[in-house]
Amino acid sequence: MGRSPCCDKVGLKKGPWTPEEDQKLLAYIDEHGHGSWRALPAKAGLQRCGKSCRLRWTNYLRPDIKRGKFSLQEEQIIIQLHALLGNRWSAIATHLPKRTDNEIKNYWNTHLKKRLAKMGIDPITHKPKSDALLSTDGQSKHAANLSHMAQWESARLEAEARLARESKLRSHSLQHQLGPPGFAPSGSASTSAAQLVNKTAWNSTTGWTKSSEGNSAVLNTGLGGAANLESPTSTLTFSENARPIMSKGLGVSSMPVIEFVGTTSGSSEAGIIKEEGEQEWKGLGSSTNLPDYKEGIENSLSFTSSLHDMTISMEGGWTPESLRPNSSHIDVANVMEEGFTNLLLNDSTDKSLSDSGKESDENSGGSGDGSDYYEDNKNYWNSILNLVNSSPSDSPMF
DNA sequence: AATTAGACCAACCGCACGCGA
DNA sequence: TTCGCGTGCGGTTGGTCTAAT
Repeated sequence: MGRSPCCDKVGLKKGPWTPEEDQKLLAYIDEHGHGSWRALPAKAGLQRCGKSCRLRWTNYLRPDIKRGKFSLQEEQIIIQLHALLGNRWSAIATHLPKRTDNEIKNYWNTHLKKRLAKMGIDPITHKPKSDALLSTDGQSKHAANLSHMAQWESARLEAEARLARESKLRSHSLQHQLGPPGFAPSGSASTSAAQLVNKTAWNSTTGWTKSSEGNSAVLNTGLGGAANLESPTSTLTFSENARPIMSKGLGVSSMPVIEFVGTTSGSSEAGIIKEEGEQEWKGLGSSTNLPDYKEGIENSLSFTSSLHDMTISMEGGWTPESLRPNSSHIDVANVMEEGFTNLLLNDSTDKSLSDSGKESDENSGGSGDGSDYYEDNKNYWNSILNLVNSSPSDSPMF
């Protein structure tokens, strides 16, 4: 099955778009929607291929795009999600309202990757580079667990992103029936998402529920949700003790289940991973920036909690207001104290180096037994999992 | 002021995948 | 089941801008 060219390239314009071309594309989509991208250029009177039009629209002309400098919170989200998903820019973009995957990708490559590298953190693995020197026994098991988690969540996120995109397309089509493009009517996205979910056999209950006690939240994702185990289910539970229990399976009972048990407070509560990972982070004290990294991770954890709460509170559909630049999703995030990202913004490696030792002692109580680094690691992944579970379907993007 | 190097980012390229005939 | 089409995605390129020399 060969790949057909997206269009006849003879006579078609390439390179930067002119304002006139932008205007034509905008006017056409405003009036007709994009429909088939391949057919669009001819109808719109553009000497471009459909692919080029689609890129121009999705990366630049779309009305719900926020341009300009990335906020600290956005940087933080990118870093955390990249730790989990890798270069899955579209999946990452579903968690960053109004940002395109291309923009995020560019920002990562030109800014964040360099900063992490400068801090001595491998931008690919998100681990201190000195980690590579550690023994591989327990670490490989732990890494394998995390890798499984990441892969599974990645797949889930992809599916959700796909559904969300389709949902957006559907709601966009709906808008052309109901009114001008740009903002989705409140609740329309979730409605169409549910339709799609049904269509693709995904359970439409995907999303957060919050216990009446208010101190725990459960995300049921997948086919059937928690109450219906006839199909694949992902359940993440966060309690007051921030003790996530994530079980994953692909079937009723015969499928393998990976359980992740951890805690963010008190090293006395040993989880499965802790036993294996107890020694993993030993010796990392030599890594100059880790204490700062730890501090940031802890802050990020509180941030993701805020994000999570905010996500819950905004269940029930998005309004045009929620799509505006000063909408609450950013305001809430801005409440977060500077921390993790601050450290990334710190250009002075020397400062981090000199500060890190002191903070390390303060934060760890001088134990220096390496368990702190285990906690760091765990907190880091917990925070990422928290972040991931602010479901894309709840994102203002959709 | 001129030149060079690096940073930034819009846009392109080609592969992968889903869907329908 | 196969094939072609349409589209999404991630990697890469190349033009422009800016800072350094």
